[in-house]
Amino acid sequence: MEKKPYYLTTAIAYTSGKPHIGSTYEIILADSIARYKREQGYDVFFQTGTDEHGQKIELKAAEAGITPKEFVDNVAGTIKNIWDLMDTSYDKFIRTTDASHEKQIQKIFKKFYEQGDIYKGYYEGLYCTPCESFFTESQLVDGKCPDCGREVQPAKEEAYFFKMSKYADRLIEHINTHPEFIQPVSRKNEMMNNFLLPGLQDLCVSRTSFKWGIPVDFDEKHVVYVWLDALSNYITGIGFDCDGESSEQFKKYWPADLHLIGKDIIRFHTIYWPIFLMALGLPLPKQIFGHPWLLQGDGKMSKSKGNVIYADDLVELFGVDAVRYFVLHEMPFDNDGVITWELVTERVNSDLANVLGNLVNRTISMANKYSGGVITNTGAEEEVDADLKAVILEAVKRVDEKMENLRVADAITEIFSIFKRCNKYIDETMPWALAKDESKKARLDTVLYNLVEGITIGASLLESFMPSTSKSILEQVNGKKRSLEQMNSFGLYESGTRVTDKPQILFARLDVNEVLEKVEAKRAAMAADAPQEEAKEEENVMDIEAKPEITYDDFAKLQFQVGEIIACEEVKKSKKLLCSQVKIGSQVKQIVSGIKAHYSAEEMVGKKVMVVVNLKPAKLAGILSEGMLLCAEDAEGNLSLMVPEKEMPSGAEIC
RNA sequence: CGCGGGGUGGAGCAGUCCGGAAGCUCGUCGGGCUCAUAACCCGAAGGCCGCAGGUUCAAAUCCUGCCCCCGCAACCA
Repeated sequence: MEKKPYYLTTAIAYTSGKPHIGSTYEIILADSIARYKREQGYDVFFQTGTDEHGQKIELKAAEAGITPKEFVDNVAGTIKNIWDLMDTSYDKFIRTTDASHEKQIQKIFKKFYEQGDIYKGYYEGLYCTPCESFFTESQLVDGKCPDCGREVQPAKEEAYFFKMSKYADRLIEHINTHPEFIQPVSRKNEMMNNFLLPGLQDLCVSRTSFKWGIPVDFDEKHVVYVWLDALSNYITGIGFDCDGESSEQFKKYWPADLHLIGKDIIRFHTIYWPIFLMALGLPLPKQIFGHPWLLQGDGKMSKSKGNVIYADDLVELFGVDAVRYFVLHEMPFDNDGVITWELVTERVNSDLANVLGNLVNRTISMANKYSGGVITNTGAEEEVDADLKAVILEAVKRVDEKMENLRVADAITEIFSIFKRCNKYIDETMPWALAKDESKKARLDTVLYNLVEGITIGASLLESFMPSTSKSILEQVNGKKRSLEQMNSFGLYESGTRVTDKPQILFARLDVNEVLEKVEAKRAAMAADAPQEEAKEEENVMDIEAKPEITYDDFAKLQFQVGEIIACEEVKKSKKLLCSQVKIGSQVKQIVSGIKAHYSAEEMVGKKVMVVVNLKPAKLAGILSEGMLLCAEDAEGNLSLMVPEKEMPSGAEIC
């Protein structure tokens, strides 16, 4: 019988830097599903990869002084290494800089253009020349550029647009008739209410403001918009050809069974991607699952907070399978999960070391001590055995149900219910007591047999989630890995098999404080490296984007004066703003500044600072601001007020 | 009135769609056991289910109002 195909993908990772454990969660989740589907007998194709184009990468590469290609080669390598480190079983790692992908994107773009789905138009908006950015009316602050505060001009930039509206009705119809299409369902309403029902805007699908992208082959000024480029990886990766020469592989696997993505990009996958596919005349993927995020204890992970947790650091401390177990088990279905070093330690100790590891260890020890390591089913059953078997066989079914609904965390909990039940069984049967009575030898053997059988089933189920632990347990009990079909009966472990006489500790218990110390030591080591880099940066001076040259007259238009802050308070309902009363000569101006994160209202008072006095007043968070306090800003966004080096009277001109 | 998520025993969460004895994991306390990684098993304490109203025989769950937290957006003149 031919195996049924199952195609699943992760989102491709953006190559802007090393992925943290939150991003790594997705590939682990996908891997557990892929492995389970293989267990179920599907012919699985599991694709992941990297999204490598875009302005951000162009900029980062420039900062690093290397070409964009060199930059993404580096990062893609790092990402692939982490994916491999996590023991993920992807079949293909696609990169959007792969020549075959780029070629197809050009063809797809052209096809859309030729069939009238893409038209050339103008991106109209208000343009800020120094910032090289377009803004809409609503983005402007007091009619000026939200980034730099300068005047903006109405401008047009040539761009290609995709006629989203043409396909909107078909998409709405599809979503309504396929309730399983968007998962979890709560996301479906969000998409419908916010984007589809109000009417879809045509999407700008090309850019001229940067070069690092796939060129539009019939109009070289343009590069293809990143999302059209990135989303298409799901078909180009398995051999889609726009001219009808698609590979056998493509014919076999498309449409995808599951796109696994983060909840932040559901919109692109449930609206734009299906519409692109419609325009290509291809069937839509069967399901899109937007998983929640894994958050650090005190909020979302970010480099600037310095609280980033990386997969490889976790692996170093806990091991691959412990990390896999944690992220898979700790993530709720549609709520964000939390990760901290303490929580990981707790899970490793209580679930992996105590429940699982100790069970395997004590069972094997007893087998060696009481039966020479030989596991024999003597058929000396007693009543308590029935419940053990029932619980185990029931758990197998439950795991299946949970996986069917992508409830991976719950599936793992079900597996562990097997191990917990086995531990309880040991207390119920008390093998050490049986061992003291020669007449109970047969019963003792059966008890040990039942335990080893239970462990074998549990370990086999574990394969999708903790592959090397599964393997290690099976090796220690010398059991054959059970397939899912073989799990509807209890007692397939071959009687008379000998277990290992040297049981290995699967997971050692960890001391939380020691873990935290190691983390701290690691942080310190990193910090020791970091200052060197910073020192270098300081020596070399920070480079910022050069602005156009100005004339002296331009400069002379600016009026700077020393101002004394005589009062300052926090602006309520704003996270960043402080409102200062600044005495400049005999007048007092009210100035609002975004420096709350760096200065408290109290410490502002009394400072003499550098003020731009003749800036047109503007409203910030509803409060009038009549000037600007000047600050220096470093690469991390730290601010330092500019103050006169010697004592100067309030109102002194700075020139 | 920007959008969204959330407030359930000490901690982390499930339960909320489709009202019907408040549940899970960890921690704490007491007990059991000794095969095992001070692990395992049993039991207990601990909760006005954010607040205030309303609907109902019955509300964590439905309705109304409010408070607080967290993301995003906005805002860094």
